[in-house]
Order: sequence, then C-alpha cells, then structure tokens
Amino acid sequence: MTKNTFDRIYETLKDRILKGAYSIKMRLPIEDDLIKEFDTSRYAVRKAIKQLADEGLVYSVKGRGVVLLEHTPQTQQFNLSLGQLSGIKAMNADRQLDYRTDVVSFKQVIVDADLSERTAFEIGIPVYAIQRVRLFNGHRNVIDINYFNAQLVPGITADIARQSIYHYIQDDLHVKIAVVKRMLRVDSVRKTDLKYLELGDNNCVGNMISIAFNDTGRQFEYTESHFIPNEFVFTQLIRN
Amino acid sequence: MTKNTFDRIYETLKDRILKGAYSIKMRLPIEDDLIKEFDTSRYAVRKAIKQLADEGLVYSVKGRGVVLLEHTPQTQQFNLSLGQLSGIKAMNADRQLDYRTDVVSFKQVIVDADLSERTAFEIGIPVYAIQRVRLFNGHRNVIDINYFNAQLVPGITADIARQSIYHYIQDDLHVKIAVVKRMLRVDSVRKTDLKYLELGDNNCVGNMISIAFNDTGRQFEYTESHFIPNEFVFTQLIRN
DNA sequence: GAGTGGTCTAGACCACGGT
DNA sequence: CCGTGGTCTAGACCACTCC
Repeated sequence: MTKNTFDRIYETLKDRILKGAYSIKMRLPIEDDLIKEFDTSRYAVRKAIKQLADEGLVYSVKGRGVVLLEHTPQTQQFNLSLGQLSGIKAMNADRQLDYRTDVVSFKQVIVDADLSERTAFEIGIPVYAIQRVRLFNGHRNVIDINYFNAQLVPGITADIARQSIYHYIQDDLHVKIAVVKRMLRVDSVRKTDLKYLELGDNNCVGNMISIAFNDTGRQFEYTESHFIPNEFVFTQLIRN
Repeated sequence: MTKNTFDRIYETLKDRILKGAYSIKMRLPIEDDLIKEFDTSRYAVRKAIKQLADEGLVYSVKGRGVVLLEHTPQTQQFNLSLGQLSGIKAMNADRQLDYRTDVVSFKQVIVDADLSERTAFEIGIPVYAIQRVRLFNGHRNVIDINYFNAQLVPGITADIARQSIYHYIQDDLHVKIAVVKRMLRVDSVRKTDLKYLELGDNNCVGNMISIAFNDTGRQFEYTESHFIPNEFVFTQLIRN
C-alpha cells in the first residue's frame, strides 16, 4: 500500500493525467490549489509533481505553472516503466511471453588482469562466471554473460541460475540491490553470439552492459546481455 | 556561475568524492555535519545529496547514512554525463573529433496518415523533413532523419540544418527545449542506411528515436538517428 | 504588478539500522 | 537504545512569466 502523503497525491494526479482530466488547458492546478485539495503542505505536493516530472508526464516552468507534456498512444511507449530492475523490456510488452532460461556455462573463476580490466573486479577475487541463454516463445533471443563477486553474493548454483539469481540475492541472501548502471552499445557479432543466438541474417547484436551495487556501495555484478536486433527497446528521459 | 546554495555544496562534495577524500570509510559525512560545515539548512544539503545520487555517485540508506558507490577508472564511463542534450556521445569522448554535417535531403511536407502514425504529429500539419549525414573524422557514422513541426519551429532552412538546428531553435526562435524522450533499438539495415553509412560488413544499425517537447508541453520534433555499430554508447542509471 | 514555481529556513516527528 | 536519513509542516523571500 502507498502510505506516504506524496505517493497518494502522485497517484491521484497521474491517474487524472492519463485519463485526460487536465488535458484541455494543458496545465496542472497550481500548487496552492493542490495544497488545499489534498489538505497538506507544499512539501508533499512538490514531491509528487517532481515524481511526475521524473517520469516525463509534466514539466514545471517557474512563473507559469506545471505544464502537461503531449501524449498520444504512440508516444506512451516512450514513457519510462519504473521499477523494472532486472532488465530488458520486450518490444511488445503486452503480448504474452513464454520464457525459459538455459544455463550453458557455470564456473567459479579467479579474476585475472584481463577480466579485471573488463569487469572492474579486483584481481584475485573469486567470481561466478555464468552464461545463460534466454528463450522468448522458444526463440534464443538473449545471452546473459554474468560475473558475480562470490564474496559479496556467495552460494550461487547452476540451479539458482536456472531460476532467478536476483531473487536469490534479494530474498535469500538479503542483499539489497541499490543501484544498477548500464551502458548500451551495438556490437558486431562474436563467436558466442553466433553459437547461441537466433540471429537470422543479422551480424550484429545489442549489448547491454550492467554493473550492480549493493547498499554498502560495493559492485557485486558485471553483466553483458547480448540481444538480437529488432526485438528490444530501451527508453530514456532527458530534462533541462 | 553557480549561485545556489545547494549547487555550491553539490560541486564541493562531488569534487571531494572524485578526488577520493571520503573513499576510506565509504561514507559521506552525516547531514548534520554538512549543515554545520556549509552553514546552511537541511534543505540545501539534502538537495545536493539528491543530485549526487541522481548521478550515480552515492546512495542514501535510511538509518545508516550516505554511502559512496565504488568507482574505478573503468566504471567512470558508466557515469552519466548530464547536460548533453543534443545527442550521441562517441565511445572515446576524449579523443579529438573532426565533425561535419551533410544535408542530403531537405523538404517541407504535410503529415499524412502514415507519417502521423510514426511521428505522432497530427495529420495535416506542415513539417520539415530533413536527412543529414554526420561525419566524424571524415567517416559517415550517423544519419539523422528529422521531422520538425513547422508551426512550432518555423523558418528552418537547409543552411540552418547544415549548422545547428538546436542552436537556431533555442537562440533565434527562443523556444525552450524542455524534455527529450528517447527509445533505443537495434534495427536491421534499410536502404537509406546502406546508401549513406559506412557500415563495413555490418548489416545492422543502432536507432535512437527522439521526441522533443518545448516548455508549453508541445512535441515539436521526431527524429531517428541511425548509427553504425561499435562506435557509440549510451548510459543509464536505475535506482531502487 | 499579480501570480507562479524555486530556494531556503527552522523546526517536528517517523522509520530504519546498528549496538 | 541511539544515530541516521525520510517525511512533513509553516512560513519567508526570490525569480520568472504574463498582462
């Protein structure tokens, strides 16, 4: 349940925006009116508006008010889907997906100079090196190449990798996944991609490189997710 | 000049973090100490810390403090470079780039059903349809396919397109670029890509689709930037 | 000049983490 | 239990937009 004041305001306003309640004048009510309506302080109202702005629904202009950004069915897909931590969003997220994971490689290795250069893990520490093929509706669309710091997230097994490593990390190890940083690239295919992915005629892959941090600030994961063209999208919001 | 209190605090803290001043204990000073040090209120201190967290440098834990995220030379490149509104960041942003733009197509057209479906512009309005090849060190790395709403940003010419449309929009038209929403995909090549891009053996392109809004909330631009593999990166931050 | 959001202050209480 | 960041209140003044 959402119990915070600003959450309640945020949800109410978001609902109204998506329903088109404010669309005619393209403005949100001014802060003072929202304060009166929700019988609260400016803090909660402003925090709720901030959240709407973070999501790309509104934009605040000093001296004028809070403007709604135009949205159409097409441009809805540009809106950020918050909270999807673990990964990739299929292009048609609405259609039903049959999903399976094959663990094609599971090793525990010691970080050497090369691997350290790539993953930013310290030389000499033990890591789990895992390769998993992700099948969507039976198609080999993604290969995940994971390296997990075995000191920070110990006890991973091939069986856990077949299920969900993030589930294990959070629920069993009680390690909080605080921040994930990502880089996105387009790479020419390499041997592993050709071996495991259904690329068709394509000779490139998308490469999403993620590094994840726990709530003590330590990086416990380095992952490359190679995915086939034409199937996946990533969204981003830039504000002035 | 940065004149806000929280900007001053933010810059000072960021500087210290990057210099490693806090790295031993992996913590920022607690809020009360920062309030004393900068002789200010909690508001400014918290806003500065929020900004550091938005950038992926720190992470706040209720009850414990503000934790620094590990960073190494490799993982620095995951840090967001804020403020780069206009676009693509080359993989090696540090190396000197010779940069040129060729306008290969410049038209004014009326939006029909198909174009409306793609760009979310209303049927019947006039738009500028522009295609520009971007050369980096003489190499045709990017093709920009722009559609600008001619009512919201009138007066674009081929000459302006050769220079900088964003410069013209902001400085001459005084239109504020408030928000840009992006989608990133990997697409199989199409005819236009083959014609204009130096793809080598690659038969895919990266596709960055942007829609831009002015500060009245109107979408004035739809752009596809197709870019060659292996040269560009995008960064993203996900927080819990 | 009137109206609006942005910054800032000075407090209070709550929720969580660790001892 | 204490220390910490998160939420919340009630106000003040400033900077900007628009008329």
